[in-house]
Amino acid sequence: MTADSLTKALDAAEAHCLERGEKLTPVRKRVLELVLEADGPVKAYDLLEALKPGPGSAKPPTVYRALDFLMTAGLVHKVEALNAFVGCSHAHDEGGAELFICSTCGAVEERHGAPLPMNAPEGFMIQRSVVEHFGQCANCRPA
Amino acid sequence: MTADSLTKALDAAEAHCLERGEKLTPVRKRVLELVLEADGPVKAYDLLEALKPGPGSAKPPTVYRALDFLMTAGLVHKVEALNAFVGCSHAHDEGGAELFICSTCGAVEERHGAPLPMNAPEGFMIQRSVVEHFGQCANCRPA
DNA sequence: TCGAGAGCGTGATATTATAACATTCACTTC
DNA sequence: GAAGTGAATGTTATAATATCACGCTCTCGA
Ligand SMILES: [Zn+2]
Ligand SMILES: [Zn+2]
Ligand SMILES: [Zn+2]
Ligand SMILES: [Zn+2]
Repeated sequence: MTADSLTKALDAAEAHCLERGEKLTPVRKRVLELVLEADGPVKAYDLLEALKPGPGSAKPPTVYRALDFLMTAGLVHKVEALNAFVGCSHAHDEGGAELFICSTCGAVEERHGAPLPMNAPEGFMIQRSVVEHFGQCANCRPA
Repeated sequence: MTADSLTKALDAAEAHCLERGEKLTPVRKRVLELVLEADGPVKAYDLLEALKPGPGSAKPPTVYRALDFLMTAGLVHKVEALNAFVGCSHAHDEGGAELFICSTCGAVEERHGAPLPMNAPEGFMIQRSVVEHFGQCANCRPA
């Protein structure tokens, strides 16, 4: 992600939060920036490290609170199978994302558009779906 | 799960392992039994507690090793979003399961039959998929 | 002025998982 | 049978992930 598109994404995120009546505070914005800068899924404690050039500040709750906020706002997704987080450029409030994660280079592609399960149990009402595909992206795919 | 069907499942699991040239040792069998007995997803450290009526034995590696074995054998699935484990009565070596987990009663329904994503990125080769749906089962669904 | 609530700092702790090394045991081979 | 081998397990410690609980500081209006 270029510095320019990063700035744009952060501005868009800020606007998105305001629309929701919430504030993208400095800590939250910084965490989002770090997540977006990363080339792949990023761990909470790596964010924590990155956050504390400052002296005392930045303990686990700081980063987990920010991540919770960003996830609720639809700006960040958690990769459940990795305990890691990825940025979302779509800022969709609703609907889980479908993630394609390259195990080799770490690149993450995100798709939306409910891959509605044809085979849900009768009467099951889905509230949240976790869909994560792991494999090789086109670049890393063995010849 | 009835005591009878539990016994059958364990016997079937044992046969399944033998076919694969592996052994369902007492520890592994006991862990599988505990997972199958549970009405829903079960946590590793709950298994650990259940394992140690015995004096010293049963430390974390014991249960994690057993779970790794059982997952590789296709007898148990990990619910990534819960850090918990569910038994699988199908014993499918290949292909991830599609899980429907009731957030109210904890019941887990499993479906197979790859709902192949229509919208995978061009050239992406999927090796493993995590598909977990959370919501309300027919019984727990609000009127 | 003075709550009320959001956001955040801080210390402690809970939960989940693995590393590293020793021991046991079944099985093979000499 | 003695000795070697490898899988499984026991054991100790620690790493990695996540949350609780409490208090402080703002801002915003009543
Ligand atoms: Zn998204
Ligand atoms: Zn790749
Ligand atoms: Zn299964
Ligand atoms: Zn239910």
